[in-house]
Amino acid sequence: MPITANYNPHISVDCVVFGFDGEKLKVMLIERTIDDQNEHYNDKKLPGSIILNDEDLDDAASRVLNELTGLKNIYLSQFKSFGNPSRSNNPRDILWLERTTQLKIGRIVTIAYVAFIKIDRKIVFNAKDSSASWYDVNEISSQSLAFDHNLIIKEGLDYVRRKLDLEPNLFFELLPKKFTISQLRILHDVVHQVKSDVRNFQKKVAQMPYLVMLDEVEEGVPHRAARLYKYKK
Amino acid sequence: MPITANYNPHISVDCVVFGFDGEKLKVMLIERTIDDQNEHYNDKKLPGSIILNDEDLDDAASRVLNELTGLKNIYLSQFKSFGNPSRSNNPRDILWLERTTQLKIGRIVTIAYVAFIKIDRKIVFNAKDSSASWYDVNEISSQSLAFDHNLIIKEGLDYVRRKLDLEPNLFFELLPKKFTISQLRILHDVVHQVKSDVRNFQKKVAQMPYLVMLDEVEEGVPHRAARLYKYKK
DNA sequence: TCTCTTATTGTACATTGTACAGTAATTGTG
DNA sequence: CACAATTACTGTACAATGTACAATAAGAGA
Repeated sequence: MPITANYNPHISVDCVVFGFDGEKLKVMLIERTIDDQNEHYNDKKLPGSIILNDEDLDDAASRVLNELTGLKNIYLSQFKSFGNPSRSNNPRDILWLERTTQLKIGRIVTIAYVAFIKIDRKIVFNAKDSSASWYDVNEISSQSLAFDHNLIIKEGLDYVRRKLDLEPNLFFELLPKKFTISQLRILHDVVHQVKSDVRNFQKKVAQMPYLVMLDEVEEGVPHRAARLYKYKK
Repeated sequence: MPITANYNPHISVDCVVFGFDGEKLKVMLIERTIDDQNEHYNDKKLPGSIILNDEDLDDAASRVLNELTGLKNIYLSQFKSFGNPSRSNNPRDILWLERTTQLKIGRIVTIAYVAFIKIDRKIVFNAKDSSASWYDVNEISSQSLAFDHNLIIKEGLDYVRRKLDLEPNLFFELLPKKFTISQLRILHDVVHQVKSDVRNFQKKVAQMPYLVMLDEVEEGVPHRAARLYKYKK
């Protein structure tokens, strides 16, 4: 975050970035460390940033993800704003903000986004003082994150469940370019917290016109290989 | 809007307030007038306000509606934030803001809410320099509203259509306490832009456990009176 | 060749959605 | 008071969709 830029210290964006590793749904968190004379801590937070003075909200979210991962064209959807007056009251969070932004910070309202990343896209972490990693969505609730980020993740997860129910096409934002029906089913089941019947699931996807069967099968599995499919709009 | 209060001039809330008059879906707009030496205009805007420094977003939206209508307990749901840097660039809007708030105004990000009001609740308009009225949702697109309020209404309408599809209980926030199945059906049809079959609709609502038939019929109609129902959680 | 693991496929039934029209109740009018 | 006008109210047949359920096929590895 270059200090020369012209930031608006009243408004931020935060991204709940989802990935799927074939088994579990993951969320990307950033390790945050501060060593001060009195304070010394190490915890995690969502990728986010205060916005630039002349920047649209969606652009700010794209910028955050691009600065973090080097990627462009990431699926992003704004889902809710969080503005509880006490959400940025924690002295740790204030200290960290003033350190990293070199601005005097008061109340901040944050606009929260969900993002989907195909977990096989290669990510270039170029933020120097922070490292990002994937965490199981179910493990996160046991950690205490910065600001109100536990709440934001919880509501982001609720949002994607509703969203993916209405727009199943978005599942393909979380799968590799070539995938098996099993992968799609496992992702579906993890998101909707159900256990689908294999045959009924096949029947259902068979009538998705945008799902095209390839002349390839998966490789490197110690059993019968499954057919690969791709998504075509 | 008392000038003594401590406002945050960077963040506002705006409410798209819906009502149903038995035939059409309505949105509440406020008449805005300014007479300046050079400027002289008269247009409309959504109910809204910049937030107080120590106020939660939902509370700010409730406050706006209470100040406007005298009502409490209005159904409210945050649906999207609007932060295009040029949304508050119109000189009219800036002039109007600085007049009404007596603050220097720069960029404002607004958090938008939808609200539902039973149109038979009696509204006490106590804002002195503004008058509010109901307008047909379909007529609004032909008017040029303040800020980006045309866009906000359009997205608010999209949102309520999705929302009411997922949570049909919310229809009852728009109907009087006692209503007929026809009223419910007409509202449903207006919202979802369909024409339901009367018998199939009756069949569907018959299995809503929270819909209770009363021992009363409507009055003052020049034909067979329909049975009244109420909503019970 | 045999075992192990996962892929692939169909049928019967239940539930839900949809198309469709005639009779009942009440008001107002001649 | 008979009649017209208006809206309320109700059921059936068919289509589409969702759900329960298990045996065989393919390939890897020993």
